[in-house]
Amino acid sequence: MTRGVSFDWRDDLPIWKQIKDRLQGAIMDETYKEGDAIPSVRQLALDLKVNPLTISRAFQELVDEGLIEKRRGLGMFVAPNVAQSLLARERENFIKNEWPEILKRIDALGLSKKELLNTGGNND
Amino acid sequence: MTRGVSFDWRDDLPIWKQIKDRLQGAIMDETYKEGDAIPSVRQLALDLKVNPLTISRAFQELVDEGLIEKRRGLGMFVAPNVAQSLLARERENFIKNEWPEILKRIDALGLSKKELLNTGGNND
Amino acid sequence: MTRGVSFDWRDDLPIWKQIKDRLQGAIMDETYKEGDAIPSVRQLALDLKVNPLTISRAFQELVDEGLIEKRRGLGMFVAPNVAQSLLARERENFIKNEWPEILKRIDALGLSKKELLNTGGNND
Amino acid sequence: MTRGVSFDWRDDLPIWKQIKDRLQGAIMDETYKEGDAIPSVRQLALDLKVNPLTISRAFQELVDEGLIEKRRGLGMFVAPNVAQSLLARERENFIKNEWPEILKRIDALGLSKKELLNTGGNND
DNA sequence: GTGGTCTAGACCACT
DNA sequence: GTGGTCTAGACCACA
Repeated sequence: MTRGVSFDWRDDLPIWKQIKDRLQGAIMDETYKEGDAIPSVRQLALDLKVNPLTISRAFQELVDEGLIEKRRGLGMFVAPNVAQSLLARERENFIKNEWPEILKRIDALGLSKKELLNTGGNND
Repeated sequence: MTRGVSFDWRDDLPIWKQIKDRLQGAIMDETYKEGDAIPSVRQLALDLKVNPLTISRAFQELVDEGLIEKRRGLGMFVAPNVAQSLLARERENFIKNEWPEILKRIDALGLSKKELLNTGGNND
Repeated sequence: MTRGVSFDWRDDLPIWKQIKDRLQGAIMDETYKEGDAIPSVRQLALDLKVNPLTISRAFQELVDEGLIEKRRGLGMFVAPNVAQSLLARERENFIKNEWPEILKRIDALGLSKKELLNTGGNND
Repeated sequence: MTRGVSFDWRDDLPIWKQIKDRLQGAIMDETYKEGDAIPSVRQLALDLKVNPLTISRAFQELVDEGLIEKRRGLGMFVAPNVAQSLLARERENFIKNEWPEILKRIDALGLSKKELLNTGGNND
């Protein structure tokens, strides 16, 4: 590996979406806390070796969803009271929408969800 | 009914892929058994209110994967010995690729595997 | 006037916003009716002498607001049941948000709203 | 209070413009009378939690329009004979430019002027 | 320094 | 044909 940053874009998802997801994750796990500044468009563009417009698009989505705020001339900041509500929202979405689909798939494959859940991690 | 549009295509997946998945599912659960004829391109196109080319694309993929066979002048037929091997292949793929991703997501959301186990159906 | 189309962009609003507003207006007054196709990105770009991306941006916003729908490979279409609800939404917004501001301004200027309203049109 | 941010800046207008409008209003309604001193750049910057340069920009505009005067070493003062002429100018501008737009909008929304008359305050 | 807008041109997948 | 994505580069207002 010669270059230390920015490889690994999946090609089934637009890059801007992947960046958005990554930032959203960083907000959820509080890598960026409420009120923190998000790296600038240009900085991220350099780091990720991506066109600034692509970063901009990701930011725009996050603003539309209320996760970050623009302070004019200063940059983007994590909005207040986001981490918790975001986590809650994602959890609900997972349980209501994604999990049933996964269960369907497990059933169709004739697999046992018990066994599957006992594999891998050991949280609870 | 004024609108002669489709029903419920997801817009994050190409329609041909969704059709392919649907057909593949029908073969796996033996709605179409080995040797059975698959509805014609034209018929499916009418039923699903989709461009025939789109159906063709789905068929082509299934042929390439050896799930169905073209018999000239007769149409498409489910290939022999497919259901089982297909199931095995899908299972392996699921366990190796999809399941780890799902586990990651569950952990990131801080969800309890136990609770998830008690949700949805009551298979094992 | 040598060129027959596309002049008059206001410079206090992004072009994409002006295009969005224009299209929204055309949907509200049913120039484009439910289910109608919207001119293509490229066509509009030519007509308005604007970059296709700029049109795209306007379309994206309209999709996000549910005013138009994308049919893959076919183009953009006016969503069902939009004209009425859109008008209602706009009316409510005007009365609740814009009108009070206008009244405030009229008061501050010491003008009479009665007289103002009797000027100009004669609907009711 | 952890957040040392601003209050309620609209984000469709530059902050300096909003400050200018606010000061202009205060002069028009004689909160600041002719010859009165305007709070200093630094003071306003502190009060409004805004960069001093932003205040300066607002002041500059007001000076350019002759509403306030700089007295070297003393600060900014409301210019003489301003309140009335300012009001007159604003009125004219409103009737000639803004009001026709508002009427257009009311018509487009199909709203009844009579109803609007009966909304809000009860001046004439 | 910040983000926003626009352009011209390329490439892609879908129908 | 359709829209979507990405790039490189320019210009702008704001703070």
